[in-house]
Amino acid sequence: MNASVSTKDRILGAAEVLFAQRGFEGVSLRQLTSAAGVNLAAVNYHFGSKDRLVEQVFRRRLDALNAQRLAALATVRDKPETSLENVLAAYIRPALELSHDEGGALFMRVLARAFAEHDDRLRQFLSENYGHVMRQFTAEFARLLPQLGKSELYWRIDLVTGALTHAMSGFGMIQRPKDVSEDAHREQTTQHLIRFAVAGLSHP
Amino acid sequence: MNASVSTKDRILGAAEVLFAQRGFEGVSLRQLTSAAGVNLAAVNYHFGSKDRLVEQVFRRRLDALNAQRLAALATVRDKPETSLENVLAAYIRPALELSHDEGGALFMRVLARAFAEHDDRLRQFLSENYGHVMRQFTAEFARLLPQLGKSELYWRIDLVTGALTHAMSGFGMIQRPKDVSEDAHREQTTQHLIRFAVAGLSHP
DNA sequence: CGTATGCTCAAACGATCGTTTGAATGACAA
DNA sequence: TTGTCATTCAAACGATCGTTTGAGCATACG
Repeated sequence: MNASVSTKDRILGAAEVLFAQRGFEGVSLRQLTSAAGVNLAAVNYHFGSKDRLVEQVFRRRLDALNAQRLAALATVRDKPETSLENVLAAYIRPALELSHDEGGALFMRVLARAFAEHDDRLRQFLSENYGHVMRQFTAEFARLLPQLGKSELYWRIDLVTGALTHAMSGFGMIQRPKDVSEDAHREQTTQHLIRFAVAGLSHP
Repeated sequence: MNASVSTKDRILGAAEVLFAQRGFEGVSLRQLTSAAGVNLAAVNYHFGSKDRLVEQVFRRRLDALNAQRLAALATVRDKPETSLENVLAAYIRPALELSHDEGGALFMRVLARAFAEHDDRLRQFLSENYGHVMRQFTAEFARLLPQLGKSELYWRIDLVTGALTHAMSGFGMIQRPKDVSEDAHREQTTQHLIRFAVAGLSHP
């Protein structure tokens, strides 16, 4: 183990930044290890291969994100009456809090890229490890929107997901005005996304 | 010139398919020329470089797509009263008709990937060549939604764009039932996207 | 016929890729 | 001190990348 920051964490941090900027295949291990200030062989020593490193980059963030989402959903569900707004907040708020972390915003871009790249191995990894989260939220949406047919509901969830992924990937994130605190801005953004999602899911 | 299909078009066709499946950097010129049934050197002979080939893949589809969008917008604008639905139809319908073409659906995936890859050269290319289209539509949206502030409008347009890009990239396109004709299904899909976009843009 | 011209082809170029190797290093236990 | 073990390092591995080359081939024109 190292004193300041371990080699492993330095690699993970640099990987997140560079992958977000240039994609997985766009970053060589030489560029990556050079940016992290570690030896070239360190990636294969600590992670086994570049692919396993990519997997770890996802795991580090998604484990925490989805645990928070499920916890928030459980809290909402325990209440006597559950509103669509609250369920959507349970889904959206943890993601925005993550993107507020240092490096977290970059990770959302990594995630958006991963969605756009129809890589089957990655899709399977996401489905195997985090598919149950989406299923729980979908079930709750179905309960709250009984007037929608199954295919109609899936359509709308898919479109909302696309909008949120797009927005949170930093592609269109609106700049925070100087006279608004960061917390207040994040709360505004959250409300914005939730209202959009409510409109998209429940429009007549 | 060749009798059946020119080498140039064979390369463009194969490039569209492979780029959609595996991205620009994920496809080597050897795989590409092999799939197209042409010699390895043909790409550099006919296009100059791989980057110029990528540019031509975009140009071939986007020139037609945006011309149709602008024509449809002009038609809508000439009418005595312009509705939000009609403007959105002018934007969405040409894209869905393109994705109905052979290879067109794949191209939408190429486009979605290109958006996710925050490649500055590509972004500049798109902005320089097709930015005026988005500006015309935005101006029309602003006229039809005067109650929205500028930043509010941009927010919503951005979210709608994300949803449409996501949907039309084939990520979530719902399968056509066997008892529905392809034309009817496309019309249903169009109506679906338009209604979602109307709700997302004009919700209170 | 001779010879341009447009195109295709196999082969090779140098560069860079992910990965592996084996020695050097340093911390800690016996 | 000596030996052990985890880690780091420079160097090299074979493979593959985009690109270039120069010969070969066909068609068209004087």
